Amino acid sequence: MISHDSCEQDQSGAPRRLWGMTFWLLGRAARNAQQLTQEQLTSAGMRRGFYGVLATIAEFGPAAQAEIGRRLGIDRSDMVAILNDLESEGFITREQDSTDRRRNRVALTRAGRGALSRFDRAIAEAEDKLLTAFTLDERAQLVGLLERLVQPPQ
Amino acid sequence: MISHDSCEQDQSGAPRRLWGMTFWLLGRAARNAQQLTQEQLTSAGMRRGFYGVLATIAEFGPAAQAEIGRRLGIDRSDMVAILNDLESEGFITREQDSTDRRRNRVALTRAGRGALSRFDRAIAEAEDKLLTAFTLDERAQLVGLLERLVQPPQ
DNA sequence: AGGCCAACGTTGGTGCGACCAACGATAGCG
DNA sequence: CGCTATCGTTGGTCGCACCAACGTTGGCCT
Repeated sequence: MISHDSCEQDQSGAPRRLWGMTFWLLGRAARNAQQLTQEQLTSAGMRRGFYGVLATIAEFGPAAQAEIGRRLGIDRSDMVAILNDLESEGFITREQDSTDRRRNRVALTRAGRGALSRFDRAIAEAEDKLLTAFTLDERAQLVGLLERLVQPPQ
Repeated sequence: MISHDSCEQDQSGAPRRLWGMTFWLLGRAARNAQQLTQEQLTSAGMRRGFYGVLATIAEFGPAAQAEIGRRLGIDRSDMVAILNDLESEGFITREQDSTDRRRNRVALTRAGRGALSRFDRAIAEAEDKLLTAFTLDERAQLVGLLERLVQPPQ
């Protein structure tokens, strides 16, 4: 149970004007979703942008910090902090790129791959909890609509 | 045009693993939507939680600060700051509730009503921009799904 | 009546995420 | 060679959500 005080996140009594407004609903949904998943994820040892970074390296191979950031829409300066954490957990390694000494070559470790699949399971679990009330069709609908919203057909 | 540097919000190159994950898509969608609307709204003189508060008072009439916060899922302490701003803009008035001296009776001013309808127009414009690629049916679908996500069982 | 608990508004502080400015180092190109 | 751009890094700002504590006030119970 959350509901210490303060917010209570009832929000069923919000003005009708707000229900039906996409930007409002998106904000609320994102807040609730993150709140719901965070509990699951932090208990799995996952922080900040861990998952996105690990998934990016896993899919595209070792890359420079700036490139990872560009793929994820994360600022270079914020990437530094994330990678510091990931490195101190032993999930990634940073070494100077031999072909361009400005770049760091960020690579996954074995522990990093293990963490990624642990996070995969934790996220799947959290999403299931978030979407209990939805049929598979509806989940696909939601994902499809959100994908188009995030990535407008160029 | 934003794209000063840093983020660039391309994110078309994000790993496939992330596309299809609700919590990730929700976060991105909310970020993009807010970013898109904020530009419109700040130019209309709207800040922070202005719209939600004004809309709440407009629909339910004058109310205590804590009640507005409860309806919107906003902490009491944050409400204070929002109402300070709204008051200094002349959009609301605070007076002590005569029946319960703990409460403040927060009421809309004429200027507040005017601001609310200005914000209404600005938001409608922003949402149209956000949802250009969507048919009316799809917009309704999206809103319906998000509503159920925000407002789970009963 | 008195005593206890809950709610109110307010202050102050925390943490997180996004963003921006600047630096030294390095690469590419004219 | 200079000029410009990119890289990683540091440090700082802003907004939002959250929490703890306080003094005030109301409601309730015995």
